[in-house]
Amino acid sequence: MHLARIPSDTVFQALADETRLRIIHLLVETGEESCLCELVDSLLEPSYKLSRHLKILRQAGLLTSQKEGRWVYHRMLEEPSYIMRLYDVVRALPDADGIYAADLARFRERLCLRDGGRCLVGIQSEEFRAEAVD
Amino acid sequence: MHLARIPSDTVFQALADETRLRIIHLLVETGEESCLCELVDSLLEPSYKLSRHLKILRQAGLLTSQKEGRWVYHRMLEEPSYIMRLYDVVRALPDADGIYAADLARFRERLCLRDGGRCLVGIQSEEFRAEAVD
DNA sequence: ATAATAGTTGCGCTATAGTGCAACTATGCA
DNA sequence: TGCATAGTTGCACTATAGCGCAACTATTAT
Repeated sequence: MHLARIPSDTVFQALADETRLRIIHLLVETGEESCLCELVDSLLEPSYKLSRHLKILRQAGLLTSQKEGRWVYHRMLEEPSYIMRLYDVVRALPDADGIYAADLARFRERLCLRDGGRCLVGIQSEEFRAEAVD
Repeated sequence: MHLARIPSDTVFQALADETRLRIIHLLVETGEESCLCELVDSLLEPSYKLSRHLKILRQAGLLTSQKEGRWVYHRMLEEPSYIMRLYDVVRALPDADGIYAADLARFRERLCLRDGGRCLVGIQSEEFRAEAVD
């Protein structure tokens, strides 16, 4: 992995959004990796929205993404050290509205649908499924 | 001090700007407090610009300001804990361009002009002095 | 091949952030 | 009382960020 030259404020900019904080919080709190459809079912936000936010986080050096067939798995990094410290901050963030907790509960539930540790099912939440037959 | 209810992303938003990072870096690295004119001479940015950035940092709960006569002193906080961790992140930030180091050097120089630990002289940098007689 | 689906992205829209200028307030000193 | 100065802020301008929609790519299954 080559450490791109990223301006310091870019990293904070990447965390300066509630949706992106929810994503990072989920991955950092569980240490898990997650594909997009699992995130859609956990955060209850449309895939195009999360996809763009994931790109921003990736470009800021806050997570890494790996393609596996149709799925793309996103997970936290292990370097550099100040990114680890940032993860600590995110973990220590207050959760007055219980949003992080709710995301986490849905995520854990959603992980049960995995088979052999891999996601196999696509978006489950009714309102975010792509035009499925009712 | 009452801990206002500040959305998590506001804190990161406040650090998502290079000028504000320079301010925080200076205060956190030295543990010093600083008035506006000292910051102007250290960062070489106009006072109206820094004043506004300081307000944003204050409102985000990243520093506190205290008026003393004509001067207003700004300094880091000691709570809550995740703000301390954020200070740690800022301290650990890479300084590839040497901007933080240059700010710090000018700041330390500028501190020599204090008398009894207090600033008494106003803006020294030529280009940022308010319409002084040439 | 072709359909289904996991994920991405261009476009247009709106909201907000950062800036310089200039006017403003507030404090101390002659 | 009036001036100098530390600091703040309203205004207009520009740039950028986030959004929904819809079209797109890529991969798997039939």
